[in-house]
Amino acid sequence: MPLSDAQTQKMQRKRRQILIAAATLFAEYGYEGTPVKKIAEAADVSFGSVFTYFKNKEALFHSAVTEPLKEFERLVDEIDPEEDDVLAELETMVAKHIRVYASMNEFLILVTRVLTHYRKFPETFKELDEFQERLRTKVMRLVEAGQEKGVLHEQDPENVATIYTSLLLGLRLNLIDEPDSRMWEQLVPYALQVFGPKR
Amino acid sequence: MPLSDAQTQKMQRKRRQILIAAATLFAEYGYEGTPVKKIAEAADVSFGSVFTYFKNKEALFHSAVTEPLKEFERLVDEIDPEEDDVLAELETMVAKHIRVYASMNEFLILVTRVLTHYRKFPETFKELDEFQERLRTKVMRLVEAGQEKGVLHEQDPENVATIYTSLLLGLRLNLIDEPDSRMWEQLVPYALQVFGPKR
Amino acid sequence: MPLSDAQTQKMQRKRRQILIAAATLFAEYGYEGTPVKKIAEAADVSFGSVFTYFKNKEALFHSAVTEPLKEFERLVDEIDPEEDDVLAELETMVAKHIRVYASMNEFLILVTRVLTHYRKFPETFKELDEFQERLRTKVMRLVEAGQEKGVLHEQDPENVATIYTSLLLGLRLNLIDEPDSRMWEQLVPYALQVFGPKR
Amino acid sequence: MPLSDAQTQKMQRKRRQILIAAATLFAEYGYEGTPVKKIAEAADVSFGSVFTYFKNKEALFHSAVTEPLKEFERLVDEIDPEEDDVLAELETMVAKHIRVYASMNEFLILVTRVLTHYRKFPETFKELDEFQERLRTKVMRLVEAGQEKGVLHEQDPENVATIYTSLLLGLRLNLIDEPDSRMWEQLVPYALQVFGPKR
DNA sequence: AATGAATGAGGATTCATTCAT
DNA sequence: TATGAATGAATCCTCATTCAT
Repeated sequence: MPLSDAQTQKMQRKRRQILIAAATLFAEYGYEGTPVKKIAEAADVSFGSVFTYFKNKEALFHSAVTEPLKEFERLVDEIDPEEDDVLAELETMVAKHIRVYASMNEFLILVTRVLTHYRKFPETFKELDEFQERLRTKVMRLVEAGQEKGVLHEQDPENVATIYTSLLLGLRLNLIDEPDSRMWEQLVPYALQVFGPKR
Repeated sequence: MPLSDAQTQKMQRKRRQILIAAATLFAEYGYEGTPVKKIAEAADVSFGSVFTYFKNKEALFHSAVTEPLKEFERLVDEIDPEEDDVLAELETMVAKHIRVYASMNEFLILVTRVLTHYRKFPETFKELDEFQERLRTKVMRLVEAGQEKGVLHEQDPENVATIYTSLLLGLRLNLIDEPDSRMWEQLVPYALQVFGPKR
Repeated sequence: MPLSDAQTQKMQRKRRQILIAAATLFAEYGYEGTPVKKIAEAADVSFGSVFTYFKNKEALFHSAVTEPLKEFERLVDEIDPEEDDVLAELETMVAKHIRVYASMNEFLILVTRVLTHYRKFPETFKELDEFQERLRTKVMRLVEAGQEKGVLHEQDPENVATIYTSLLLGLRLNLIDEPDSRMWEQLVPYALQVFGPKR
Repeated sequence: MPLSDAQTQKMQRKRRQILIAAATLFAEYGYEGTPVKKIAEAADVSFGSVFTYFKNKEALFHSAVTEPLKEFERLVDEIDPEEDDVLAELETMVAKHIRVYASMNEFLILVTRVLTHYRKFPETFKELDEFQERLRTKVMRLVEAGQEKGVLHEQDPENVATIYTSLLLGLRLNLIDEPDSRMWEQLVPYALQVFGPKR
């Protein structure tokens, strides 16, 4: 007997609730600092349910980190290295990234945890690393295009990409208790600078 | 009957052993992932001794993070905003910072943990924040000097400092499994760029 | 999905088992001298279960002392100060109290612990104190009635009540290793004497 | 090399300090609730010293309970069953006992602990029991004398003694937080009553 | 699928006692 | 004798996971 649509939807919703609660609590109290019981309460779901939706706590953490990642895939896709006006494309990209990173506080705390303890979360780390690689590659392409077009100073595009993605992550950590806000917006031109735009 | 010198020294050594073991394990397995028992073993010290040297696990963590900080104080002190050749001073500074950050992998993992969970480690966070503020201030001064001397493009020195320190931290996280090495050295000119040197 | 009746009953039984085991062991070995592990074993319950039924060891102690108290409430209720034959009522009461105190050895050891360390068990002490106050009040009423009817010598009823309840507790302590028995029965007339019956 | 007098005296004083501190803390926090470290601090003595004066914690407790007992020996000795005016002698005794018990709060808490857990402190219990037996015997003698002289009603002297000593202990427990005071004084005539004085 | 009780391994901390100085 | 560091057993409590209902 297949599940009715209503059933399936209800379950999907429950699963999402758990995931959201987990992400929030993991970010706030850390992985080990968050008992499954608390997640269940925050998600308004029975304790046992958490385990019917996720094999165990680790799997829940994995999903809490990797599923939101899909949403950010467009940050990669939307970069267009073919674009004629590379500088404009760069600026659009940086502005968008800054905005998104500013709003991703919670998520990036989880990411940081995975990065600093990649041996504890190898699967999760792998997915994050792949995402980051895709982003880096796209950024590199754009830098190459800019240099070919003569609007960017010559630099190793790979290093530029490394510097750029590091900067985004570092900002998020340094401004950890900064209200998501204007503070961030004004940093756009500074971040742009790492690409070596000719003035 | 005060303790003999030999006694005192032995104790200092023991304390240091515990601190080193703790830092290493905390970085590797995380705060909650590191049982005190393991720290004692790694430090070659009895379990109980950990508690004769540190009030509790949290105090041990605090010391493991803040005591090494003192060593890095010179990174701040050695910056000389009065230096005539600002560009040279900047380059020296960045090269040094890059080198040190590359070698501080373990320590910066702990720092990251404190930053992402500052509410759990408020005292520790405070000390880190103060250090960072001292560093930022010194950097700002140097940027101001450079701009006055006309060797740096005009930018808000505060933002430049934020960008710079964020970049250092972000690099450390992004290159987390990067062997401390040449990789880092070549990033110096890229990092320098955020200061807006006139070419 | 509420628990089935059978379930609920099983749980009630388990809880009671824990409580009984706890009371026995606390009396025998003292509060600190009784590990939770031992209680679990004596109650034939898993270690963890003790904590699903009681928040912590202290709460378990509190329940072990205060819940039996409810059973003794009738010792208070059954005193009838309106009774015409006050002397007979008094004798009945004393005989009953002596019998009950003789059989409450274990429980009164716990009570004694609370009394002697009321600062450590403030909540528990409060409940015991209230019970004792109810008992004292009822006894006072009875004494007043006896004095009005001229069958008891005039004395401050409050003091009489204090003396009487103290005597009961003191007997329990002094005869601590006395097999519950006839020994006690013969003390009834002696205890009666504190009420000042006219001969 | 025998110790100098000054030395011996100093040691005696230290020993006494420890004993006093121990008694106070044991009474306040219980045997298990009092770490040796705290006793040392309260006695203003080094931690190690406690163990040079007492074999272990249990021996310290034993001494803390039994040594003061010697002071109370005169309570027994001063009872004179040969005294002509038995009633006066009784009243003197009761008044003295009441006064002393009122002031022995701390000590009697320890006694109570031993009584309720005599299996844990068998040696200590034995000494207390013997003291109590001496007291009871003296009281019995006095009661017998009173009955022979016709000033006390006929009752089993042994039971009277039991009732009397129980009453004293019970009062101490019931009035545990009663400021040592007048409250107690007024109880004398009530306590006297258990001896069955002819009016 | 949903629930929450049952379980016991794991971990932080305390503390009596020992012992080197 | 005096001191206080060293030790590790003992204990409370938490919590992920299992499982019966």
